[in-house]
Amino acid sequence: MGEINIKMLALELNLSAATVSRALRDSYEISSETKARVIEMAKKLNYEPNPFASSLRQQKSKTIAVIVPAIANNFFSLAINGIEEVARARDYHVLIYQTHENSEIERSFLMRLSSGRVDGILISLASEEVDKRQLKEVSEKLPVVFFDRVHDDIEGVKITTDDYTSAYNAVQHLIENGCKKIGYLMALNSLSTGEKRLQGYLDALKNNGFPYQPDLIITNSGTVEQNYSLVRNFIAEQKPDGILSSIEDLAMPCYYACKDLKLTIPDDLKLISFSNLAHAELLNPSLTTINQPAFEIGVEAAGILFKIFNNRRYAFNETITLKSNLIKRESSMRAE
Amino acid sequence: MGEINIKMLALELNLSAATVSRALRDSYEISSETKARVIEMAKKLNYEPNPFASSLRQQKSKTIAVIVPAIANNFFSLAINGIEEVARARDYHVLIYQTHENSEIERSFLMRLSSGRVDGILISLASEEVDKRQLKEVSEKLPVVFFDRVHDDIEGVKITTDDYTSAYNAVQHLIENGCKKIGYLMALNSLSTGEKRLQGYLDALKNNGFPYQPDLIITNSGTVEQNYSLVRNFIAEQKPDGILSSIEDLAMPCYYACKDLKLTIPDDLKLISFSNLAHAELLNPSLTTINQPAFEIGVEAAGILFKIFNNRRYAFNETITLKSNLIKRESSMRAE
DNA sequence: TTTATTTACGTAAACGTTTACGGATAATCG
DNA sequence: CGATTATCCGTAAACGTTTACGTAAATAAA
Repeated sequence: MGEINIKMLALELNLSAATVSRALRDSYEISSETKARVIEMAKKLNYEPNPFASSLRQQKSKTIAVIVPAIANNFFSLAINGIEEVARARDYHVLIYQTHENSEIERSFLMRLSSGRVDGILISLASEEVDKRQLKEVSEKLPVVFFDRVHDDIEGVKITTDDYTSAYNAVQHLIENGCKKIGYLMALNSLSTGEKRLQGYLDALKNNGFPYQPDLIITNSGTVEQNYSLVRNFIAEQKPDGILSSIEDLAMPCYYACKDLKLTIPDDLKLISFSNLAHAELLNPSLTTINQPAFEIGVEAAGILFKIFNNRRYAFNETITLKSNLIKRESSMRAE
Repeated sequence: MGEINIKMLALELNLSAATVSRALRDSYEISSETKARVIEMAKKLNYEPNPFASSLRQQKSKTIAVIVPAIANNFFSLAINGIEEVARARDYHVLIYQTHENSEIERSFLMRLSSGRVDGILISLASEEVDKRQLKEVSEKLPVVFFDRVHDDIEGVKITTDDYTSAYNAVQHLIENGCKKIGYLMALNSLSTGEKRLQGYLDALKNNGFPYQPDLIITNSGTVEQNYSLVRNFIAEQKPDGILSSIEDLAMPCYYACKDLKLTIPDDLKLISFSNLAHAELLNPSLTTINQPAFEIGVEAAGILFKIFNNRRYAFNETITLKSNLIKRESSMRAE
């Protein structure tokens, strides 16, 4: 197609391509009259600069990548929302990749991105064992910011929430509401994020004089169906009177399982979950959640990335921790 | 940085850049021994081709854009999920943009994308009046596929659901369950999608001998708070005994409003909503939904786009309609 | 054996920008 | 008035690929 480019503009204006380019980039070397002429003509001819030529020459893309385990997830979609807003404000483009918790897919994305297609990467790690070498290699080439799903062993800037404290407080809350046998639905166990949540659970129990019972901890396993039977069996066999779930996808099955087992929440079983469900309030019963500031995490992560772009400092280790919110609702309430 | 490129590979292998390029693209002009040598060296040196140089030369980007009103939305995040999976299978990249239902933002995205940054666009229109001229201009330059939020006046390939029938059947269901005064919570009214849902509602009423009562139809208005008071006032004043909501964001307020007004769903008010809530089952009461095949819509839309890429036919008008599912739950059930 | 064809590669141009370098003119200064 | 400086613009190279065109050698056809 007869796409209009700088040379045509130059021809039309009796100027050199260099001058046109400089005028469009508002260079000080160009007189204001010429700038006006160029801009007018560019608008008239509907000129749109070729981003590839520009990226090739300048070695930057005005694009960032976001790698997440899944998009269709309340937490991640909110985080992406935040990221996109920040990016848009700076006229950056946002590429999206989902790993489906698979580190092999994750690795391949990272490899593909190391070509310079993006100026930086925002990543929330897959729960499978991560390829640290690959990650290190990429982060030497371009700035990488981790959010939520992080790994302490990997150097870099990280945006997280106070996972340990949140889990601790949630368990404390369950205990205060009378729970004697508190189960933990574990996930993300290969990540620091998961470790901290677990540790918060363990420490809260310990500090309240509860014994350590490994049987009260189960780990998620893939599919929705597997998770359901896992949770159902756990509740049926262990008969916990309180549960802290480290992810939403393990808490929802509790509702279904309790229905099936004719148990009522919170009377028979009190439930708290890390969750960004928009309408936890409307569940039956309403769900007590540890609500992560997902949108803000996205905003913060993207903000940091842009700061790095400006400062060119990207070989450092820093963790920014935002606070989650324990929102107490019916599912964890003591019977009156 | 000393990024490795084709010239370096060529130097290292005592070949020309052309040969290396051709070898990497598996050209028939290159002997298999040479190909092997090149591939080995490329792997050894961790060569990653520069996507901008390639895009510049080939005039294509291996990237598609997805424009949606919002990402943090059950329907759209599922659709994007489907799109991303299809794109990944073909080694394509996915750019994400959200319009926040603002047609000015939408317009500016379309403009930015007409530079050739992407090979095609998947778009779900903002509910504000769309800029048809801009859209037409873009779709003359590159293939555009519309999904869900479409406009019949705009030519192009469209993936939608059976909005009319779905709305019609939902109202029919409400009537069968005893509703006498059925309200409609309208949205997307500037789009065909919205018109069809409305028409389904209207026709179902008419065919059942119900009078046309404009007071029973209200239109959404921006913020969550505004929507809440709108819905609350509507229920308080009109006292409908049934409601069909054209979007999830207008149905949730019904729950809160009924709580506040001491009305019970479904006894005082039966409710059905277009919705892709993952756990409508767990609401109190569980919500009867018109569930759109969001993931499949994404897959279908992306699939069509790739077909267009291959056939180069992209000046036609075609609509593909997938079926939604009316999932009957407590919120619309007749009292026993 | 001569000619035609195939095979395997190299040369150089092209994609559309940006920018280092240079230069002409006009304004300023000593 | 000559020298310096500021202003404004052009020339050409560069970014890293891909590909049209050309060609030498090897093979096949005549």
